[in-house]
Amino acid sequence: MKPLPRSFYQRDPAVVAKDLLGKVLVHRCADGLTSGRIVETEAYFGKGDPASRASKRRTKLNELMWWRGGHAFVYMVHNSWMFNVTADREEVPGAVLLRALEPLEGIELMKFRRGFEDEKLLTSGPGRLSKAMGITYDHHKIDMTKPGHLTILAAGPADFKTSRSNRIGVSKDLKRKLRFYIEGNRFVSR
DNA sequence: TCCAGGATGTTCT
DNA sequence: GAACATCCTGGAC
Repeated sequence: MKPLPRSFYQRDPAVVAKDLLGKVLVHRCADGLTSGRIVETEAYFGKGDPASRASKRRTKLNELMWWRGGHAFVYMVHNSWMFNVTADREEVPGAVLLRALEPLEGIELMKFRRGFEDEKLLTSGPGRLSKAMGITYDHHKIDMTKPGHLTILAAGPADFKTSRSNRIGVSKDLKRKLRFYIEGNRFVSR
């Protein structure tokens, strides 16, 4: 399996969010290797999207939203790291939030990092999956299209049904349904 | 140096 | 399903 190419990410965030379902997030570090199948995502846009970091003016904090697709965008909220991948072309703000994974490899390491034994609770939430995968602000700005410590790999054919809903936890959402998840998967956060 | 913000998690009922 | 604990970052001053 190879890392997803730049062209995959340089599309509309909603399309990228939908197509990321079923792909495999891999993180290699000194502690070991962890990986998981992506089962839940959300798309964020720029201007006109009140829930997006990029709806306000460009700052050091949110500038990744304007970068070309394929970079890791990490943000701290309520004591939890949010892991996003930038989408769309350079100067067009967009990102996809990873909300839930199905653990594949390094499950023992995930349990250790989370302090939990229950597999369902390891990665079913944006803050939870970051902690289980060992993702922190250190990974901010990483180019995920290059082979390295943190990448997303293409996977086999999509043998699942995709469903969508409104985004979760945002104070002001758009009318569009921008949350995508694999229907019936037990690791989806809600 | 201070302070508000914020796309959550956990626990309790 | 609701309450509340928790904390890093950057912008404001």
